[in-house]
Amino acid sequence: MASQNQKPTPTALVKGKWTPDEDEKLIEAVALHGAKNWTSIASKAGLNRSGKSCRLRWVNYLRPNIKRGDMSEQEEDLIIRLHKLLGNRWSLIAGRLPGRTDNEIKNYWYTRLSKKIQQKEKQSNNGANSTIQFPAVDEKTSVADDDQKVHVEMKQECVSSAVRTSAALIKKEEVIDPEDHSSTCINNIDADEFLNLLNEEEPLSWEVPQIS
DNA sequence: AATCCTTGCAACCGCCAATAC
DNA sequence: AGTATTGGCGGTTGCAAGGAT
Repeated sequence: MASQNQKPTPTALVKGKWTPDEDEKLIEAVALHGAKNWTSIASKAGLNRSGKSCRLRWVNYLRPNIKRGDMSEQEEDLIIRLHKLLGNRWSLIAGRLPGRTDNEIKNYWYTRLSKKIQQKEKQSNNGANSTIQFPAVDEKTSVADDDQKVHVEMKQECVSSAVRTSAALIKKEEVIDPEDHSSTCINNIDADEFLNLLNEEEPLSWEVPQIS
């Protein structure tokens, strides 16, 4: 804990929970110098923390417009769909959920959604043995007929309106938010390939949140 | 009331890519 | 061109709080 490290040597950086005092210093420093060059911010703020630690604290907790608290059904639905399509690319998923951080979504996934989905799968497996097992996103799909069928089903399942919106935005490069640190991840997506998945239509059941 | 167990979340670690020198 | 530093990401851990026994 930070409070237990009374006199850290210059090389021994403070770790653990942030104190309100540290938060205040960091907020001031970012207001003064901007949210970049974290190593220098750490020293300018008089924080004996690593730049990495400062950045993490800012991005996940102190940054303005962070939405905290329960996820809405829409957010949950979007996370599930995007995860199905993108896998564990949390920062990219977070980029589609304004105000949510990759860390929060990752935690939410492992602590709640993965369990929920497992339960659902169990239930549907008990009900009928026709349940389709979706391969992981980066898994190589077999050319066998059965696998082809599965792939088609996977595409149908994956292609939600929200995903279409994301793909279109990525394609148009409108999705990049200057405050959104995850936006660099967009480069990792093959937008054409992404859009190629979008053959099947699925009606909108809710309004896609706008990226400001 | 005390102890154990589970859950949720904040923060760290290690790796890799981008950038600076 | 090569090396060092920084930033960003996903995976993992540690701990506090609440619930169960």
